[in-house]
Amino acid sequence: MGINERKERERDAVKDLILSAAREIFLSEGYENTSIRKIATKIEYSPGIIYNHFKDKNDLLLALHDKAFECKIEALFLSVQNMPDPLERLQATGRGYIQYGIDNPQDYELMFILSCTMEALAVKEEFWQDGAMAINMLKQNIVECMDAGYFRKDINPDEISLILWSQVHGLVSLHNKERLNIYAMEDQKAFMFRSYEVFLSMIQKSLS
Amino acid sequence: MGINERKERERDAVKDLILSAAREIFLSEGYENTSIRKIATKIEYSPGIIYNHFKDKNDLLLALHDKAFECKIEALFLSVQNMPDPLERLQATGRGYIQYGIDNPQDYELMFILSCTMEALAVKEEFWQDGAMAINMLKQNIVECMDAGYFRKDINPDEISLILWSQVHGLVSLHNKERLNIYAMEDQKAFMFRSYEVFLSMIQKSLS
DNA sequence: CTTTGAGATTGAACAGTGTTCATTATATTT
DNA sequence: AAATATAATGAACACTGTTCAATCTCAAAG
Repeated sequence: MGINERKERERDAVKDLILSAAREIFLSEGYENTSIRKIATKIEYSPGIIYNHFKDKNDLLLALHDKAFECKIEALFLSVQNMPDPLERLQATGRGYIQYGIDNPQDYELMFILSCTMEALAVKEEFWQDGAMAINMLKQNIVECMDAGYFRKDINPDEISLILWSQVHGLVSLHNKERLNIYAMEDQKAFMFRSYEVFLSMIQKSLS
Repeated sequence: MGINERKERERDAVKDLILSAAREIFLSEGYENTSIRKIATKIEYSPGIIYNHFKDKNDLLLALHDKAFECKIEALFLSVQNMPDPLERLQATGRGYIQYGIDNPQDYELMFILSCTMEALAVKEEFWQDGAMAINMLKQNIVECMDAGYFRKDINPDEISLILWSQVHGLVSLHNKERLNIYAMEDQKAFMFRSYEVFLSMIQKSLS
């Protein structure tokens, strides 16, 4: 029964075509300007075809989210995984996170700011799979810092991970949404990174 | 020449009518569902009238932003202004900020997450006036903490203020965008506030 | 080899969107 | 009473997401 498999392959090919076209438009023209018709035109199909593969536009963006998460956040963790010192690794992860966030604002929006009303539990699970993995790696890193003597043993990795994540996410989203304009700084990026370094030293001091 | 003043008053009345109708729809139905026609219908005018008062929809949302900022963030600072202890005040400000952010997600989105492409410099200035005031109060509070002996004297209030702001903003926006779901917590709000308290104790310890 | 039927694909249609602008109504000044 | 200025209209334009009857394609059954 190779025919059904071929058909399924063809189906998936169209789905991938939709996704990559959507991603291209999303990255170059932003969320507001990513329309069903534009995607359809780009892949030379009729608009209706998209609804054979995705429930609605939100579902399509959600799929895009999954891909972005998988590709980028995982890559971030892998890029620092070979650092032997857990504290250095933790600090570098944050730096890389911020750098990625400000270098790829559209991607970042897709991953963290975009509202995705997630009713179906099934979708919910899948949606958070990669995110949960990332958080686990972060918590693992914190535990390693505890084991290595950098951090006290009575801290809660859950809480510390949220503090770390909130900090870098806060910095990136304030920066990307131009909210750092209220600081009359000549170089906002430098100011942001400087603040992050101060934050890191505070973390180190207060948790040791 | 009282006539021109009356006319201007009437003009402003219509503008206020538009703004309050827009705000009502925005708060109850969200950004996506706030349309020019809905606003016009609500105030019993034709859609075109809105463009006699605002350049476009973004401009209208921007005006809404100003109002929200003025009303709420200022109120937050005033509500804690009578606390004599600067450290307590600083901590309470953050708590109030988080509480307001999660109680009024639509308002919060308006203030901090909404993209407002701000080309005109004039708009830019006005836009950030209230925000700058809020940041100044925060920095002032930090300086008071330094003077009172809570914080070391060699810290930079700018950097510390950004760290504080990023932290609470990060917590609120991750919570409001349902990104805390990846923590399998029964009570996300409680987890968030707990983390904030840990953050506060870290601040206190590392800056003293 | 033709008929059947299931799935993929279409594109017109629906109800909505932001925005513009010639036209009309209203009220003030000459 | 006529001229003028401004407020307000609402039709029109070019879009949007979404649906769905109709069409097309092509493997399977008779």
